[in-house]
Amino acid sequence: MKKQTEIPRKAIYRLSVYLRCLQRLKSNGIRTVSSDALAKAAGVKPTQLRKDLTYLGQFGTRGLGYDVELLATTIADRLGANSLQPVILVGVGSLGTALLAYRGFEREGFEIIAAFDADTKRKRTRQISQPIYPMEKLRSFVRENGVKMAVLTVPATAAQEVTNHLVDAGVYGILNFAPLVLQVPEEVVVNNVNLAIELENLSYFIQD
Amino acid sequence: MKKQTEIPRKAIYRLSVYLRCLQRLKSNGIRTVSSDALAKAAGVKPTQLRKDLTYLGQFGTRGLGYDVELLATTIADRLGANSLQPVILVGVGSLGTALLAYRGFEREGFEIIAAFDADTKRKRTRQISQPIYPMEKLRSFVRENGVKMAVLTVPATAAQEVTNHLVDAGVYGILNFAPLVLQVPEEVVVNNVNLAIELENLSYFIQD
DNA sequence: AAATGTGAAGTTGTTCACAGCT
DNA sequence: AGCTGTGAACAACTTCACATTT
Repeated sequence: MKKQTEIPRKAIYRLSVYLRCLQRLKSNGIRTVSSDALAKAAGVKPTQLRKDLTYLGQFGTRGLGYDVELLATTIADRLGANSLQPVILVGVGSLGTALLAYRGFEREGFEIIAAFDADTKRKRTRQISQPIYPMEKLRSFVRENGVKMAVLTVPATAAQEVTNHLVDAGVYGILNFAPLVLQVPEEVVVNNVNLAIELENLSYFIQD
Repeated sequence: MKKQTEIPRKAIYRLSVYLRCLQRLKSNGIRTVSSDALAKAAGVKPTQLRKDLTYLGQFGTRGLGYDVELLATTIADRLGANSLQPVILVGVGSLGTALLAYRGFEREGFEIIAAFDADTKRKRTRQISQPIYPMEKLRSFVRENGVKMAVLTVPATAAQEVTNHLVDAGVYGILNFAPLVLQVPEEVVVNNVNLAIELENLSYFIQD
C-alpha cells in the first residue's frame, strides 16, 4: 500500500493532467518544453509544476527544459498508466451506455471490457460493442479476468448493494457516479463523480 | 465576486454533500441529526462537519444535534441552490445525450433547458425532451434566458473554440467534460470532469 | 450526559527566492 | 542567459482538546 516516495494526492492528479498535455505536444512533433510553457498548458504555476516533477526525480535540462518523450513515459510509468487496465462497468442505463460507447478511454490506457446489469434484456438504443452480463456472472468474471477497477453507474438506490458485491468479488477501485457516499472497507478506493454537486459548486462561485 | 464570509473552497464542496445527506434523512422522516451521524453518512469526521457548519453560523442545539429541515434550507440558501438555475448543454454526442436524458438534475435544483450542436440534424437514438439549436442561436438564447452556466460535452478539438463563444455570449460557469484545460478569463469559472484522469487516479491508488 | 462551537496545534500543500547547471 | 531544482516561508486546511450550552 506504500509508494516508493510518497507523492501528495493532489500532485498525482496534476501529473495526469501534465501527461495529457505532453501527449498533445508529442503528437504535434514538439520534443522539448519548458516548465513555463507546460505549466501554462496545464493551467498551473511553473513552480508548482517543477515541484511536482521532483517527486519523480530530476530530468530537466537547466537552461533548456524537459524532453517531452522522456517526461511523458516517466509520468505514465509512475502512474501505472502504461499497462492497459481492464475495467468493468455496472449499470447500463443512459449514462452507462454513453460511457460504454465513449471511445476515448483506450487512447488513455483503459478499456471497459464488459458491462453488468440486473436486466440484460432491456432495450438499448445505442449499439455497443461490449458484452452485457447479468449480475450473477460478476464475481467469476472479476476473478477470471483479474479486474481491479469498476465504473458504477447504477441508480442511487442500488449503489451500496452493488458496491458490496464488487468489493466481495475483489474489485478495489471504484469510479462512482451514483449521488451518494459509498461505505467501503479502507483498502478500497472510491472516486466520486457527482454531476449535480459539480453544478451546484459552479453556481456558488458565479454568484456576485 | 466576494462572499458574505469567506468559506473555504473545499468546505463548499462538502456542504453540497451534506445537503444531499440531509435531503435523504428528511425524506426518511428524520427530524434531528447529530454531527456524528451526519458526518458518518457524508464520509467525513465529525469535527470537520462542525467546523464547516460554523461558516454558516450556529444553529445546532447542544446535547441534541441539528434540525434536519433548518440545516438543509440554510445550506441550500448559502449555496445558491434554492432557485432553479437554467443551464444549457453544448455538444449533443453520446455523453451529451445521456446527460440530457438524465432526470436527476431537477431534483437537485438544475434544469438543462436547451442544447446546442453544430449538427442539429444528426440522428439521435434516444428521445430527449429539450430542443436542440444550431450554434448560431447560442448567443441570443443565452442573453434572452439569462443563462449563466453551461455543460460542455463537445470533442476536445472543438472545446476551446466553443468555450470562447460561450464566454463571449455571457456564460461564466462551465462544467467541462472535454479532456483538456480550457483557457478562460479569470472571472469565468470552469469545473472539469475528466473520466480518463479519474480512472488513472484510481489505478495509481490501487497499486500495491 | 450528550452534543455543539472554537481557538490553538498540527498537517498538508503552495509559492517564493535563489542557488546551481548547461 | 536561461531555466531547473529546492529549502524555507507562507497559506490553506484538518484535527484536537476542551469550554460551553441544553
